[in-house]
Amino acid sequence: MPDPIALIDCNNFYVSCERVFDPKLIGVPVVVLSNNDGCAVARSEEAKVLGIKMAQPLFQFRDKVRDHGIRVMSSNYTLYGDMSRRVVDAVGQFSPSFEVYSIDETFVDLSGFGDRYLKQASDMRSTVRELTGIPTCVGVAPTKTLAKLANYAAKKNPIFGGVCDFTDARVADWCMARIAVGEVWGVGAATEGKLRNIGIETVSQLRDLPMSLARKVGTVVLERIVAELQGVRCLDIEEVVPQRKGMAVTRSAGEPMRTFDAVMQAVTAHATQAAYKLRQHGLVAGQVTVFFHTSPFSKTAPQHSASRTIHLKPMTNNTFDMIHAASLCVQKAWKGDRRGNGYAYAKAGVILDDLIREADTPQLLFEFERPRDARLMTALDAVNDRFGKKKIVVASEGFHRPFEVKAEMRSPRYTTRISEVPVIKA
DNA sequence: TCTGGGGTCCTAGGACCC
DNA sequence: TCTGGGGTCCTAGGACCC
Repeated sequence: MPDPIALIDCNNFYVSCERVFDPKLIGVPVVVLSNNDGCAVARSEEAKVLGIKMAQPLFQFRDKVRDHGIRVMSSNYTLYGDMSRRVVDAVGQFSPSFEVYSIDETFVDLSGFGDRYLKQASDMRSTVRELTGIPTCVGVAPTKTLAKLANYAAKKNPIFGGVCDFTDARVADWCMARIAVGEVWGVGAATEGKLRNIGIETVSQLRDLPMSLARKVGTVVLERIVAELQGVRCLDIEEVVPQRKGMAVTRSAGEPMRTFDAVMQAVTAHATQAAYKLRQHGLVAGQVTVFFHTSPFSKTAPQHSASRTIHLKPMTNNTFDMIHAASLCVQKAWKGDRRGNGYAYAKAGVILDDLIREADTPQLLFEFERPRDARLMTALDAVNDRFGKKKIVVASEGFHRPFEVKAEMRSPRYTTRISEVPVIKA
């Protein structure tokens, strides 16, 4: 038997976080919205039963909210991030080797536990529940791709009691014959369509697909998926968090941006936020891309999408440098009359690439030190951290901010803001 | 008339993930 | 009227070099 891998995945994570601090949310339908209160990004089981889909826009299920008393909440990433850390701390007690794959999923290496690995997996699940209040499911299998699938089975089928073991071939075969191919990790809508065209409907069929055919339908990625489904390990548990390669700040605007100035204002705000994020991570960027586009959902409005990339020399995390570079991008990318070119832009963003640690910033031959800028950035961050974001902004960002994030139904930051910690009266 | 070939690097775009 | 945001990886094709 190959060394078992577990995937522990939190159930309806954001909803579960909210329920830990507000028990009135238990047993009723709950939906957590994306940034800007646009779409559903987490749903309780009760909300799923009512037919609310992942990423479904709020305006499409307003009637259900009214008719069924669905509790709708803005997302509270500060809370979820902190709860995630607590879950990982609990998981870490069960194996020295694990990989935090996303905010609500962790792969755990269960080799070295002999035949006690299943006990280990179910103890891990109950301990997370006990220490954090978060319910989870666990999938155990010889490869990551199979562990994801076992986890899916554990979530969908109550007979597994929250832990599904694919190291038992009978269980694995039974499930794989019944799970649709599109549920496999790495098989999205495009690949699913191609697979269905050649008659592949279930996971078992994909597992038994000849490698040459897998390569023809997809790429090396699909070959790797097929191998992993056969129990051949291609993906390792990566304990070290790799240096991130890019970073982005992008937003849909609250109201359409029709003029050059409106787009510039949003991009300035995003560039400011992006530079701040870089400094928080101790990084500098070598490249910045600015994009803005109209709403792809509008059937009638004329569509336009623009983007420009420029290199940052020297590499930087300075707010003023970033705004300057981003402005140049907007100027180059803007088409037509600046007072309005007939397009209603719905979204804009700033994407940073070529990230390296600030300490490793290469020195340019003729670069001169700018210590005052560095001190100014430190002071700017200190003021905004202490008194709240956007207390000091660069003037071009403006005061009327249609691109501002909406979060009208956000819960308190129970665990990270002293002023929002729950008070117990006894 | 016949008009190289092989290598690297970079970028844009697609696909996928949570 | 209102439709998320932030990531990664792979491939194809162009530019460039010798």
